[in-house]
Amino acid sequence: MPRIVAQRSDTLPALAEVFREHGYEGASLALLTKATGLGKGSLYHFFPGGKEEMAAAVLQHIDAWFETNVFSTLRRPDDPHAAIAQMFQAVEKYFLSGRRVCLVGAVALSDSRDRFGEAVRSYFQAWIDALACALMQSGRKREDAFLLAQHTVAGIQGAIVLARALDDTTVFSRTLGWLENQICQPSAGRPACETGPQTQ
Amino acid sequence: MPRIVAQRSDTLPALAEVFREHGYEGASLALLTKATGLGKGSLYHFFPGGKEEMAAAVLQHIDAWFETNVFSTLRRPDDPHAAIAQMFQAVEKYFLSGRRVCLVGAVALSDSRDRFGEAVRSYFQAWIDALACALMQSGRKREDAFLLAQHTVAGIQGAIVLARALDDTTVFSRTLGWLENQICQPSAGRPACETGPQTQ
DNA sequence: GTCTATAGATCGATAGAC
DNA sequence: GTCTATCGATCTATAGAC
Repeated sequence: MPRIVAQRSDTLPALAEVFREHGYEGASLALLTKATGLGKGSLYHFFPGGKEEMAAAVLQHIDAWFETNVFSTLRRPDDPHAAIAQMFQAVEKYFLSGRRVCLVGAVALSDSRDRFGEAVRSYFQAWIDALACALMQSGRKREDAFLLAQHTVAGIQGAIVLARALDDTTVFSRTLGWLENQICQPSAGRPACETGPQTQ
Repeated sequence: MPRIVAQRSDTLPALAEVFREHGYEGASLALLTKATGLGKGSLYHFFPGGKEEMAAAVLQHIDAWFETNVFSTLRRPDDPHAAIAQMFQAVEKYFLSGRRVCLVGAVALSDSRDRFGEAVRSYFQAWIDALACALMQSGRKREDAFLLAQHTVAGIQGAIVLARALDDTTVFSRTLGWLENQICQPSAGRPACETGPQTQ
């Protein structure tokens, strides 16, 4: 295995894969050194804060990827319908049809959530805001847009859980198709599901 | 703290809380003994298989709770609409409006999924099957019922992720309300979202 | 910068007294 | 059946050679 590690950012994809596969707690330094091909000393040179700094850098790296490849497109006014379709395509690819975990979502479920609380919160908030922006551009009312965006992002996260639980990638694709179909339904006919809540 | 631990099953609620809060890897024996009020020796007396047997017992305990309190009601032909409403109420309560994690879902996202693969799979499959059963009783076609059930269970899991990520319990209640509203919409008007998929 | 060696703490699991 | 004491393994992190 070639070692083309000249700077800190070169290690991030490998580190990210380890955190995704084993979670924050399960990602031992043994696994992290193996994945990067670097010794502990080298890793600590790049990340003086140790594992926590590695995970924080990985989360930021992921956030930046989504900002560039998904969120910014959603916020662009051009063609909201196309932007949403592109989001679903990007998500399908990125999460490998549900085989690949969403690290941010996994952290949210774990007890390391508090450690990375702000990074986790802002990632999902940015996603919801960007999607709501596209939905408003496509003619939805502000409140409806935010509710639908929240529901859609939740649905994507749930699709990953379910696809992994059932070990069935078609569950992921099917749920994404469902969500996209819901979003693209013109709000004509039904008022986008009334207002919604009051569960209790 | 009183120690009313006469049998193995008495420890399960405390063990479950630790696994939920810290995940499988993060649940150390120190935490497990502290939560149960038992020494390591006592815990190993009840669970000779160690931590893995504890987690397996907890997963089965959770599955049994849902079978009794949710799934069986959904499968009963009485009043499907009421059974579904009862499911959403039970879920809202059980997951403490999203503050409490779904251990089975968290395991599905972690690398311990393979260790408990069958327990995880059967839990979600039973949930989907039971919900689909109620939906068919309420007049949905078989295929539509299963798709809607799958989508709803995924939505609930995603709602937990999002509620914890945003640290906002209203997100959970709102998404559950949305899902319930969708389910209760008579399939009249729109054909329950066509067929769905073909994302790619 | 990158490595090896190792410290110091904690891990899961076991043994044996009572 | 429950406890304390302790095992060997593994963990994160650091030190020092090169």
